[in-house]
Amino acid sequence: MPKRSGPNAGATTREAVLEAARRLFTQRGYDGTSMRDIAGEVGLTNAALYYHFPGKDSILAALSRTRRDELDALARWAQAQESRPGLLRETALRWVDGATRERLEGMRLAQAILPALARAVPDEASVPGGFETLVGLFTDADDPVDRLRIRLVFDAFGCASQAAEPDDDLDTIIAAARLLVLALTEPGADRTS
Amino acid sequence: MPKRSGPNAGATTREAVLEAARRLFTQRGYDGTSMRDIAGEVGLTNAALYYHFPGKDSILAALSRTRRDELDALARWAQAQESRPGLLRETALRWVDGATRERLEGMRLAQAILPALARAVPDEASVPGGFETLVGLFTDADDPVDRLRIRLVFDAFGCASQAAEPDDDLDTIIAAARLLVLALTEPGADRTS
DNA sequence: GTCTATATAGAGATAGAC
DNA sequence: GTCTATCTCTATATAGAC
Repeated sequence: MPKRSGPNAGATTREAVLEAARRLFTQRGYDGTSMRDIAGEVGLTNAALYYHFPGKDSILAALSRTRRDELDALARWAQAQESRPGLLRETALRWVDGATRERLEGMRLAQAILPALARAVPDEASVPGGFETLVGLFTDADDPVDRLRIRLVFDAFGCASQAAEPDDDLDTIIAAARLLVLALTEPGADRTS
Repeated sequence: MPKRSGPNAGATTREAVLEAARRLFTQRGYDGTSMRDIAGEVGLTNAALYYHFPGKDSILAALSRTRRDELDALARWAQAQESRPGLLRETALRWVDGATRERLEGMRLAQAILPALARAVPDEASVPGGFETLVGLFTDADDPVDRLRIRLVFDAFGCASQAAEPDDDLDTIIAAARLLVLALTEPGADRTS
C-alpha cells in the first residue's frame, strides 16, 4: 500500500488515479488525455492503471457516478415533500447551498467532456439525464419555455460555474447561483408549484 | 466548381466542409471527429481537405471566428453608447434577440469542444475571452459576485442553450434567455449602469 | 481539385517478468 | 501491484499521379 504524502495523503492509489484523471480530463478533455498522462501524474506507468481499472472509459464512468447519485438523492427528497408554494425554490437552493469544491470540479469536468461522456457513459450517468426527473416534478410538458426555465433553475450552479472566471472561488459561484435561483423563482413566475 | 443540391445548394466546397465539421464537432467532439469523418460527410477523401485547409485545427479556427466577430461588434456598440440606466439590460437583450440558428449552433459547438478550442485556438478566438471586454464595461473588478452576475447576463443565451433539451427550438431558447436577462437586471440589482 | 498510397506518430490495451 | 516491451489500430498529414 503506497501511502502518499502531500495533498493526497491517505488516498489509495485508485483514488489518486481518479483525482488526477478528473483534473486532466477537465483541463485537456477526455480524448486529449492519454492513459500515460494520467499514470505519469501519479508516478506510475500506463500499464499499472489496468490493474485498477479495466479501461479508460471505466475511469470516466467512475468519475461521473458521484454527482449523479447526489442528484438522485435530491430528486427523492423533493418527491417526498408535499406540494407547496415555493418548493421549487427551496429544492433548488438545497442543491446550490450544498455545493462543495468536489461538486464544482465535477461540474467543470462534465462541461469539459460532454461529447465523450455521451459516447462512453450512454445516458444514465449523464447530468442532463439526472435533471430530467427533477424537472418533471415542477412543470408540465406542454409549456417548453417554462420547462426550460425550471431546467435553468436547477442548472444555476452549473451556469454560474461555467460563466465564472478561473480564479473565482466557490463562495462567489454559490452566491451568484443563488441570485440566479431567486431571480428565476420570483413568486410571480413560479406558477406550477 | 462542384455545385451541390439539397440543403447545401449553392455552397462552395469549403463552406460545405465547415458546415459538416461544425455538426460533427458538436455531436462527437473535436478529437472524436476524424478528417475522414468530415470528408466522408461531404463526399470527399480526407486528402482533399488539405487542399482547402492546412490542417484540422485551422478548420476549428475558421469555425470559431464568426461569433467572436459578432461579440466584438456588440462591444463596440456598447462602448459607443453614453452611460445610462438600463444600458446593461439593453445591450444584453440586443445580443439575445439577435440570436440566429447559426449562433445557436456555434454556441453548442463552443460548449462541446471547450478544451480542444483552448488547445488549438489559444485565446483570442474563445468565447469567454470575447465577453471580457463587455463585462469590463459594466462592472468594477472589486466585487466578484457582481462581476459574475454580469457575465451571466451576457452568457444568458449560452446558459439557455446548454440547459435546453435537444428538441427545443430557437424561439423557446431565446424566450428563456430573455427571462434570464430580465431577472438578473432588475432595477434593484442593476447598480452599476 | 481530387484521388491512391503511404509515412509517421500516438493511442489503448495485453503479456509476462518481478 | 508495478514494471518493460510490444501488439494493433487509427489518426493526421504528405507525395505524387491524374
